[in-house]
Amino acid sequence: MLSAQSARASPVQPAPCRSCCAPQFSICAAIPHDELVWIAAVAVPCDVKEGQSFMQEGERADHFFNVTEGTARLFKLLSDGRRQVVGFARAGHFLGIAHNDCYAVTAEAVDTVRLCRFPRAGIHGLMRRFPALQTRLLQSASDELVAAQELMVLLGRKNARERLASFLVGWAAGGPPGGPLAASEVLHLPMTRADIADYLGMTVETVSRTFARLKNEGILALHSPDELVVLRREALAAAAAGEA
Amino acid sequence: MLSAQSARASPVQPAPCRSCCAPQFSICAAIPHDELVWIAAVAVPCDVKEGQSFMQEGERADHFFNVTEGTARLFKLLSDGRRQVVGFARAGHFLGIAHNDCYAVTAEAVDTVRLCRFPRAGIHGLMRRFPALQTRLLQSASDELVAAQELMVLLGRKNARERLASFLVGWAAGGPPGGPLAASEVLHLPMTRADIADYLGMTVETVSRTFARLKNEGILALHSPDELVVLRREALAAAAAGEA
DNA sequence: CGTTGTGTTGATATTAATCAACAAGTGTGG
DNA sequence: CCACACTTGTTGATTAATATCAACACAACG
Repeated sequence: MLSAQSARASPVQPAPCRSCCAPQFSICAAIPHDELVWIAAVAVPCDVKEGQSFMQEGERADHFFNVTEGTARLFKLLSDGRRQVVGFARAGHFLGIAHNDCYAVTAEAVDTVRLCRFPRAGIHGLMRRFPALQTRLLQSASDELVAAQELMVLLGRKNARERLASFLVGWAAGGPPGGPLAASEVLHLPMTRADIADYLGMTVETVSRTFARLKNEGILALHSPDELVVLRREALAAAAAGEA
Repeated sequence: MLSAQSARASPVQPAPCRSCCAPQFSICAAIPHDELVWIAAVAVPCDVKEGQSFMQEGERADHFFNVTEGTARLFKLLSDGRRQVVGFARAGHFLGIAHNDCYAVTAEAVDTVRLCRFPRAGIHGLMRRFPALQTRLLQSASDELVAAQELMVLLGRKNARERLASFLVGWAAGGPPGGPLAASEVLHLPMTRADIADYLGMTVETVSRTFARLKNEGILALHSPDELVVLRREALAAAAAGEA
């Protein structure tokens, strides 16, 4: 759909990384059309299979990534194996924020992930030539920071029900990237209960019980572990905000 | 000391916001010397008294801020009053990240805070002219994001003792901005127990008890609520990492 | 000299973690 | 095609960590 859209907009583009250009975050959108050739030369589209990681916490940060399809989990580990999922990356998500030239988190494919990889090295020169690109990156980093702050509120101050409700609301909102909430209330959750638990700072058991509770309250219907229907959207939003 | 340093480097500078230029984050460092006049024209140094807020969550984001002295708490509130402190800003800290042109968090002075305020409006033109400035901002946003991710691990996966130890280690490290850990292990905590509790996702009682515990373990000595000595730095670091 | 705000400590309650059993789905090899 | 193991998710019983409720100490301040 996205590639169809850009194809429609300009059918004779130099076909650089058509597969890489997700609508909002993509670096391509910030670069003049004929300069995309540079990207074409260095961008490498990749497919990452379920469970495979393509970015490791602490590893030398040589590349940026732009997710174009699928879902990745981003997490950090403690030495004893405790895990905190700091976010899920879907189509359009830009990855590669680094600290001291090393990735700050590990990224692993939840399902089959398609992404576009390009070297950090060239990006600085490109940023100098196209400040719009840097603006885009700054925007992306700011958005992520805001999301991180919301997650902190969730982790520090919300109870199990509020956490799960918040997660579902956020996941639903992030569905069609940037677009309004889908008319249909059907949600597909590609990640496991363990992923959700590690994202929300809970255990799998509590996640499972909390799903059951929201179901008993008539707010959700669970078709299968990874397919659910939001029956009462307002009630879910209220639960997320802690108003119930 | 810092202003003395820059004064030494160029004693005849146009005296723009000498008070505003903290070493690492400051936007000034990214701008050619004689262009600082622009900053001089629009930068407003402010003093914010204890308890006063200078940035409100949800308010229109018209300014950036650069803390030069003192400590500010950054927090978000839930509708029922629950509070999550997402960070403390000290000298050098850059503030003003926005979401949809509104501030994402509230900033309040913990003690007397001195800061430099400048309009967002002009900054975009300035960024176009000086990409180094934008690089600086991007760097700042990235650093904050990494810090946010560490806090998520703390909030989602650490116990009370690990949380408090992590906080103290981080606070000590942030002491002399960018510099190595202070030789002295004396820490000054300008914020209240409630601030610490809301930062670590705990209650004041648990914070107090956990301080007492670290004291009983011979890791800390508490002179007064806001003055303590780290007696066994390695033990504190071990506690922070969850290795005990 | 009382009043108020902040911090500490004690007793009890509550949420969510842990431990445990089991159900359902998936893939493998006989 | 059917045991079989293995993974994932669910539910139940119990425990443990932290929140809550309550009392009090102490300093700052009018």
